[in-house]
Amino acid sequence: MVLQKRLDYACGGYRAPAMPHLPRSARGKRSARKKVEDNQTYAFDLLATIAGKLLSEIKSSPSPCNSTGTSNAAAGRDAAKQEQIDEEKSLKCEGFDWLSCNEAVFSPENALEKHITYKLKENSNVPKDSSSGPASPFIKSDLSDEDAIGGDGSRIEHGVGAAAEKCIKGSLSSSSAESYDRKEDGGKKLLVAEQQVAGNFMDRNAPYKYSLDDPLVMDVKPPLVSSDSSVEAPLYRNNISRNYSFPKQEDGMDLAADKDDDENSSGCTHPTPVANKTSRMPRIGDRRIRKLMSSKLRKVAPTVLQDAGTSNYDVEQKPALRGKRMCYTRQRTQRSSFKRRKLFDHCPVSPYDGGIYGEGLSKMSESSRIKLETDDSHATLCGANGASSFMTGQNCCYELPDYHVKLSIKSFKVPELVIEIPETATVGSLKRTVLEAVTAILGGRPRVGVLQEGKKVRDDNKTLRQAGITYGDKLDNLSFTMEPNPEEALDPPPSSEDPDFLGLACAPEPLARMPPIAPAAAAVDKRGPDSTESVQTCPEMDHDSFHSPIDASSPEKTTASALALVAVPPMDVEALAMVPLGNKPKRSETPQRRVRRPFSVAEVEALVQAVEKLGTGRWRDVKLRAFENAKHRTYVDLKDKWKTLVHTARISPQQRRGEPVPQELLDRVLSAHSSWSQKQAKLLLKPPAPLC
DNA sequence: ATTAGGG
DNA sequence: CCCTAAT
Repeated sequence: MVLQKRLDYACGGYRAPAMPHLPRSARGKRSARKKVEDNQTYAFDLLATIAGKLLSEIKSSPSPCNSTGTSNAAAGRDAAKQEQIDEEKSLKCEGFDWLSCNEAVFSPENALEKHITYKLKENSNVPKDSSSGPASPFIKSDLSDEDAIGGDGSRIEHGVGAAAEKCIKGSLSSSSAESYDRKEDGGKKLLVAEQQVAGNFMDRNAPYKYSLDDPLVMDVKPPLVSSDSSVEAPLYRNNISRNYSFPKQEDGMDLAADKDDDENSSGCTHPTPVANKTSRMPRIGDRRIRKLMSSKLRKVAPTVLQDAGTSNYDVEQKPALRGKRMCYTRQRTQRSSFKRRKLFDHCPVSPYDGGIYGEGLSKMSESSRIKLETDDSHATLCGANGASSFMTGQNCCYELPDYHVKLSIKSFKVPELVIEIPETATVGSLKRTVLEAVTAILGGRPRVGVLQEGKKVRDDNKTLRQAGITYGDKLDNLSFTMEPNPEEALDPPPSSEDPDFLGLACAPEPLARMPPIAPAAAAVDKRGPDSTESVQTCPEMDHDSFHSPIDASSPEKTTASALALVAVPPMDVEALAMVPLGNKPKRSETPQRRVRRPFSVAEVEALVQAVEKLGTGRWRDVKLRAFENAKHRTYVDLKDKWKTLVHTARISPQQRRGEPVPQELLDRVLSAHSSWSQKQAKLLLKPPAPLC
């Protein structure tokens, strides 16, 4: 093929003009087969899913598994590998966990942690104004990397504490790492090392953490692209303020090509359109599940965005793209996530009633920084290793007696969420924007952290009693945090980066950024032991204007909301589907979906021009011609886009969605389409003459 | 790697 | 956009 094409070019030095390509032999369609498969597999999938879910819940408690392979952490440069390893371990340990879990009391943290899934999504989509500009709202997050910096500051101290802690853990047993994700930054791990043990030193750490962050943050420069940095500092650093200088483009086509990728320039990221199609899960076939799974797998971590100038993030990075994709997917699946969350939340608690329901409650503390979090978890893991057996023992149910600690969480707060939205934006878009921002923060499955007097309690295996959270005890100082899961931190930044290609359409579109501080703090109000336990999640978290069926927001009904959370009937297939993912995360297996990057008008223009010249059926050439520099537009994409353009041109304007494409372009699309169709038809009838 | 189509 | 079959 290549040769052929080359020849074309060679001829006379000009490109073979519109030589229609003969259609290849008719290709069979195999849709039928798929459907059948779906049907067959459906039941199976469901079962598997359910089973997976059960396992996954348990699995979430990371602890035991890691006992062995601690060492690699340091070595593992690439997060991906690490993750896989971890996962594998987790799987292996599943059985174990399961057992231990049953016996162990479920601490509220665990339950929450496991069940809440969040996704990060970077772009907020808002319905953009068709006309343009700055209308689209965006979320700007400035998260500074508090953590990163903060970590350093606190590091030393923690180092000591960590060591001590490890010892303790080792001997006492217990610590379960909350996160199984191991990352390499040794230093950080240490520092963060958990304080959890209920140890006293923890105290010191906590304060530092928080205090340090702010100041430090400012100073510290986001390392940007390095993988490490991304891990460590999950904060989003999108630079919104990028220069939007676009190279001028000679013709539409060129335009399309240029900017894009290389420059990451761009600010032009277009906001991802909000997926309105929430309802889009009509069928639950295997495919659906697959998608879910994949989405589940995706981690979205807040990542550092590269500066426009600095890195070519966009250019060509497959991985990067994937990350973005992931984000997108999440978006789509998010809504269902909520349901899932609720569902899950519920399960752990009620089923294992032996466990605790709640505990006492109290205040909220600051959220820890993402980075720290990550590190901590890391450290924890390491420390935890070896002690696993113990842990189990400790956790035994009997430890928790009759006293139940009850607590109610009034709300979870999401710190530092900066949202900028045009005055002209609709309330609906505002809601969405907020939702998205929150979602982004919560991106994956957030972990719930328990803090006592500002100190994190890391050991999940400890009983409340052991941790000092006892009936009527000092619950006042107990607080919960919602933090991003470390796992997710590894992933590439959601979206902002992508420089979309032409700036034409996107000019001023703001990027959405997530606040650097991912973790949200939860405020708990204390109640007497008698008070009903209720967990209220903030409206933001729980429901966005769109989907959440349940009204968690109403303040007054604490109980009700709690019920609501639990009450969600386990019918959501997606929820089920997601579980398996957690269990067996075969991330490697299912690549994430690419981030959605709607074609801008400029791109469409370029495409139309190219197709007018080259005709349909020569997508590779079209790509080369008009989108050569747009790494994210493959010929398949172009072909697909053309397909949709043709469709769009045929439907009524009212039915069209997304950024409106000028009618003129659509007309050209139709004309080119019909024209080339005819040519092809003719060619079919009589073989084309030799090109040269 | 490309093209064509269905999903 | 993804996935696949057929090239």
